[in-house]
Amino acid sequence: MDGMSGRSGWTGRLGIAAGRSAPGAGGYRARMPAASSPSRRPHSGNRRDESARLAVLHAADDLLVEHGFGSLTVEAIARRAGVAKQTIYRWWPSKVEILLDTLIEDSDKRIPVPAEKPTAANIRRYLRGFARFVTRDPAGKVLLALIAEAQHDADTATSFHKRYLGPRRAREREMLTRAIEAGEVAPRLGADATMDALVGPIVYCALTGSSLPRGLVDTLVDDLLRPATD
Amino acid sequence: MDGMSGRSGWTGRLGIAAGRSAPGAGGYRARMPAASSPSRRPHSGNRRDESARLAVLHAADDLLVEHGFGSLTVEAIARRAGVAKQTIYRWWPSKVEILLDTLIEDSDKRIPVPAEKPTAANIRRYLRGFARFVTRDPAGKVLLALIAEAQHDADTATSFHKRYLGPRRAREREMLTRAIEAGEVAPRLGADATMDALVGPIVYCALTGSSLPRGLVDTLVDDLLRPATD
DNA sequence: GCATTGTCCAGACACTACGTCTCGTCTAAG
DNA sequence: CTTAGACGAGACGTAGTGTCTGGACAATGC
Repeated sequence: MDGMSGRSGWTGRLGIAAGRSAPGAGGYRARMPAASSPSRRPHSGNRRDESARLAVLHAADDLLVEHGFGSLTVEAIARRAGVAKQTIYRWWPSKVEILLDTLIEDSDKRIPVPAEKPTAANIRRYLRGFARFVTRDPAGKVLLALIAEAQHDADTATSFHKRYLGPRRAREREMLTRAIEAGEVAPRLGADATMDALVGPIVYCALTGSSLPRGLVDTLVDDLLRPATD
Repeated sequence: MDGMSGRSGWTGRLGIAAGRSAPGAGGYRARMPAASSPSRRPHSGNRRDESARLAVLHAADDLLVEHGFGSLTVEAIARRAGVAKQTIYRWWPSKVEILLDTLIEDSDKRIPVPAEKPTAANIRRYLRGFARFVTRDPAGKVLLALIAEAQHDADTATSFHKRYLGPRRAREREMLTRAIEAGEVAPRLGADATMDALVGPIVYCALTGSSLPRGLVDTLVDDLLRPATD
């Protein structure tokens, strides 16, 4: 569709993306001139094959971005990754867990929750980054897809909360609470409710496919956080 | 293509729910003493069978609430409704359109957008009703499921916007715009962005399964609408 | 060094739902 | 009475599910 498995500037699964295989190719184990890369081993023996793991993660991610969750199947992931279906089922109970693995990794790197200096400016910056992640970043599609799938399947909802939403919200709560204690902000609602009020509109816009209205994030921050200094 | 998939006389889940068939029962054509109800006709002949249409709508709705969208299949709907699969495919292109039919009907009845008296109080009342609908009403599950499915499937997204989100947002925009012109409210954002900011948190909480924080809706209204009179 | 252990690929398997199709039945319209 | 169209029933090929072989392979441990 777009040639190179999408995401141009996308460093993808981060350090790993560089060695990504092309979409059409026969999997991660690209044949090489043999002479140039003798270090390429077909098997990793007794232990889990790291390159296979990465190939699955990347394949799932790419396929989701390219064709959507609806046509994302384990068989397609296996084909794309050049991996046996059994290899996937050995390590992941479902495709949702695969996506969860990539999402956790990606969002920890792209939109970390500020842990120091709980200033109003940092919160604003965090929300802008989050908005960008969820509306423009291909990796944001994974988040939207998982929010969606959590509506359809109870197991997904459980896992999604336990592995992603819960931990992240805990960090957000801590950030906000410390900012309140520091007198940086003074929301009328509690920390959780305030986060819902801030994040909700961003996610809602992303879910409905409408582009984020200009100034939405800033107005949200200004009106709901009522910063003492602003 | 929807030909006739919309229902004109459909009184919705409301009036009909009473006479609903039991879950385990063998479909809409409940056997009756025969003598008591001679008006029950097995076929409606040349024309579309209204009772079959309603049975499908109810079956889809019930199954969604009971087992979730994930295990909602056309075959299950047909079984539950006591209807042939082909009868469903004759009138609806997909299960999504069935749900869309029920959602449009239900939300028009339960949470109509106030068309008169664009007061701040009416807007607040509308949002409270919407929040209740989406968090407590079984019919609200249909809305959440369709928002979710729109992430997975492009056709669903298109149809969902065209048939539900678009028209409703138009009415909401009109409500807000008139309230602004009347000096009832004075949001810092435009009408659409303001609606996103108000509705977003409610939907987000519903999607994440967290109960609506106390006072969220009121605080949203107070802080974002900045009513001239409040 | 050699058997053990566990991963990997390949593909078969029964199962389920899909959406299409054909059949025969039935009823209201003409 | 004829006929058109909806309906129930169910067969059909396709596709993905998750499980379960088999055989090849490499790291580990004795």
